[in-house]
Amino acid sequence: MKPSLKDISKALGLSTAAVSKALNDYPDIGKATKKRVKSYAKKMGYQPNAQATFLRTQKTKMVGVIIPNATNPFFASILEGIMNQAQKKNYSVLVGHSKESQTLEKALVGRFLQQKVDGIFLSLAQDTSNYDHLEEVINSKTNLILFDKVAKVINCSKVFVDDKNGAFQATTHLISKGCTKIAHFRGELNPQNSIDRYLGYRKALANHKISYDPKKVLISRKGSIDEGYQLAKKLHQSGIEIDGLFCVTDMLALGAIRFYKEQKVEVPNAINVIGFSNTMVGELTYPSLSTIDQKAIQMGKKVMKLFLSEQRHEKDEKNPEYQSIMLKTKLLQRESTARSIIN
Amino acid sequence: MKPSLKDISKALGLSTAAVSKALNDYPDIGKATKKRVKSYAKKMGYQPNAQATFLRTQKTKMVGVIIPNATNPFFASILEGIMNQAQKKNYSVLVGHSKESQTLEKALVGRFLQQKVDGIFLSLAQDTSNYDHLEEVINSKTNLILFDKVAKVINCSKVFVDDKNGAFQATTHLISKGCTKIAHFRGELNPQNSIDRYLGYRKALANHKISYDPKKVLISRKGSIDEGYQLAKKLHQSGIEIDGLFCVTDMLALGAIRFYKEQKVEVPNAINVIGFSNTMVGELTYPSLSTIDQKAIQMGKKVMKLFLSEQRHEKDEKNPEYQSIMLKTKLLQRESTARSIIN
DNA sequence: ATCCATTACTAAATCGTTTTAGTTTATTCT
DNA sequence: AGAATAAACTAAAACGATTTAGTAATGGAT
Repeated sequence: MKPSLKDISKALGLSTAAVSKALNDYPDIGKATKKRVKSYAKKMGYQPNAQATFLRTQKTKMVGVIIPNATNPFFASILEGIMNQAQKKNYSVLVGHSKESQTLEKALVGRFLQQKVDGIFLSLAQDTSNYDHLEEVINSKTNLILFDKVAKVINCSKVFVDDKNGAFQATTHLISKGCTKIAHFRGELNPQNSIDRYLGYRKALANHKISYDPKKVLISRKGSIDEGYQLAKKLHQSGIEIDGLFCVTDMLALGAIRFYKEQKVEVPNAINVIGFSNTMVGELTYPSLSTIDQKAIQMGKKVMKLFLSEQRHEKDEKNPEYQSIMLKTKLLQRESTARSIIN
Repeated sequence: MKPSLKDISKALGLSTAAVSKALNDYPDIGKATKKRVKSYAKKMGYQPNAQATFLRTQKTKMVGVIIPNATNPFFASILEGIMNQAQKKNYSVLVGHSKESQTLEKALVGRFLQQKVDGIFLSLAQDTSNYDHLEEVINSKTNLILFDKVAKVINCSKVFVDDKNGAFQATTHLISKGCTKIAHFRGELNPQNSIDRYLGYRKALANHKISYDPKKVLISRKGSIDEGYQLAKKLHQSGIEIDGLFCVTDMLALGAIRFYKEQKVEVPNAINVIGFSNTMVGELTYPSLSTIDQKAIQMGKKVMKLFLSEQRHEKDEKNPEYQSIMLKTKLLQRESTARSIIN
């Protein structure tokens, strides 16, 4: 079995205090003793018991991440970004998925608080309409950072993407390809993201004096491929003509493209289609999918770095300042918007 | 701030022992007292401090999962399976990614042991050739379960897929479509999986009296889309004719298909292509990709269930029996092998 | 020789639980 | 009545670290 502090102290004829101090480089331990302790500890493979350490220091060196869905490549990438940084700084990462359910999200927050994580990073579930659990995190002095799906009313740090501008880029791109009859598959009202993307869409239309037609805007609830297919079908059958389509997620766009492929409606020749997220999948399809890159890995990295910097400044400031980091999106043109309609 | 046991005991005029016992339903506490304690604890939102609890019980109710790559949809799905079960049973899940590096894998194992997780679930990195860290896990009496990329020499429970039979299914499927010149993009020697898949490929050929041609077998190191593209190119340029291709991963298959699309070699009409894994991406491509389903979510579920059952039996048995669970694969036919070559 | 620093430690409390071994009080049995 | 038993608690140790306060030994200044 691995030795404890007590084992080492007994073996070396020292007090546990001396051993602990030696390992942590306290100034009141002699150089020779330090060397002796450290080398012995190393030889025996001593590792401080993290739980015991916590009880005194109140730092677990753990963070909890709650994402709506682990299999969504966008969140998987964020997770990767977070873990990259965490592993470098010797933090452990607890992960939970809310499955877009408020109940599960709250349960996870509760568990993480009980585990006494140093920080909670959370992307809200679709379902979440009540924020008591977030307030609880803040009250417990645990560092809370919201990412991607954030609630503006909560007083904590946030990292998210400039959804409105991203949607503006996407729509403007379609317009630059000659599209004038541009449909939009939008998300529900709840997460701020889909509202902002919708606003970006409208702003782009307005900027180019294209009149807004509510009949061309359909609402998606799940953002799945299947739903994209169904919405495209519905739009098609309603007889409304379009030459461009901006979808609030890549999955919707891929579903729509599948429908058009079946109907022999050529993408991009007849309809230019663009998604949002850059989910790594759009690159592989045919036609490959133009999209707005949300830079997921970078987002995860930012979240963790923000956390680390707040940990550092914690002691200095009594009244912490919360940061909101808005990441720039980037247009990725691929085949689904490759050809201009004009020529 | 949340109350501790001591706070409650003071408020109710009891000892901390009595409060602890009341909450844990010890028989030597009166019914009335239990009720009083429980309702007060609930009212105050008492949550036992997990770290303190650990110190006595030696159970953290945490498991550590180490995967080679978080963004790989296959591992993301396994993670989902694990988390589904874990959240139900009130376990927390620590996640780390080794990025296919032995060094990182070892570091993660070390951290998880230090955090005193109750179990470690690990899928080996490509890179890993030395198993000292696994022995260390076993020595520390931490429950170790290897999944997917397992090392047969290690004496612990394992969950993996019947790779050989899966490859056999895939190759036989190609043969049933009339293919006789079947290439194989295989993996490296290290992880057992690619060897087994290679053996399944050979077995299927042998079963149908198709002679094995080493020139038709290329080795991949990363299993990426890009590499699939390059390998297909190499094979094509070498002038070796084929009418079927079985790739050790979906990504390789997608890369190959991309190359053939560029060359106007029709898939499946000229070449039938099949992958391995069912990574959720193959469904979206054009042509959609036939593959062998590894049932990733189910695999994660099995891992967690296996762990839970071993936890239960822990006390009973002195010499634990290790289980090896081999999951059946399933052939998923999609468009990339849709048409028979014969007609 | 005495006093004061300085150095290098040790003792003991503490974090928040759980659990073993009592202890007190009431109840039952003979 | 007195002993034995049961019920309902409490006291205190323990888990494994960290940290505050204190102490012994040494050296230098006066």
